[in-house]
Amino acid sequence: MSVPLHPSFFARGVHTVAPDLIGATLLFADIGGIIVEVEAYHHTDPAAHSFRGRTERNAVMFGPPGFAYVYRSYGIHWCLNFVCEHEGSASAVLIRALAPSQGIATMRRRRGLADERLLCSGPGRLCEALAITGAHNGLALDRPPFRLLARDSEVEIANGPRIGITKAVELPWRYGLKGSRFLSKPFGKVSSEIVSSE
DNA sequence: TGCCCGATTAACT
DNA sequence: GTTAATCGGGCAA
Repeated sequence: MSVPLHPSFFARGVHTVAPDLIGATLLFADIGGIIVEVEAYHHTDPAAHSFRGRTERNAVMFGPPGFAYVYRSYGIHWCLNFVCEHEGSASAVLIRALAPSQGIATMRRRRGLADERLLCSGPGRLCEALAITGAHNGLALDRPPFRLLARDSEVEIANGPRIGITKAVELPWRYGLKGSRFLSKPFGKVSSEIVSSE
C-alpha cells in the first residue's frame, strides 16, 4: 500500500493518465484524500488553456510532465492540474474532486464548513481545502509538499462531458469514481463506464 | 489601453 | 433555477 506514483506515470497520454488517477491519493502537506473526479485537456482541444499557444499563464503546460499547473479561475478560485505527456504536448489533467481522508479538521477550518461532502467536491473547493494557490504553480508532483500514492484496488470509472466549459462541450473527457458521493456533480446515465485495476 | 469573459462557487428566488 | 462576486488573460484597436 501507499506506493508513490513514479514520475513516468505522467509521461503518458492524457486520456490514459486521467482515468488512472481515479482512486489515487493526493496529499498536499499531508492533507488531502482520494481523487474521485478529473478532466482531461489536450492542446488540440479548443477548451484547453494551451489551445492557442504558449503564454505566461500556461507556460507550465508546455514543460515536462509531472508538474503542477495552477491557475486562477473567475478571478476568485484556484484550480490544480497535473501536466502530462512530454515536452511541448501541453496537455494536463484538471483535478476536480477528492474524497477527504487526511486532515479533515484542517480542511473544515479552511473551508468554514461542517459538511465533509462539500470540502473537496469541486476544483476551487479542493484547492481551498488543501491551501493550494498560484504560489505552487510549477511545483514537482513527486516531491513535498505534494505526495501522490497509487490506488491499491480495482475501481469502476464513469466518464462523460466536462463541466463549465463552452467549447468542445460534447467531448466525454470527464472521468470519475462511479457512484462516489464526493463528485462535484453526478455522472448522467449516458456516460460510459470502465473498470480499471491496479 | 479597453473590453469581454472564463476549466467556479455560494447565496439567492 | 438564477445570479453576483471578482480579476487576470487574451485579443482587438
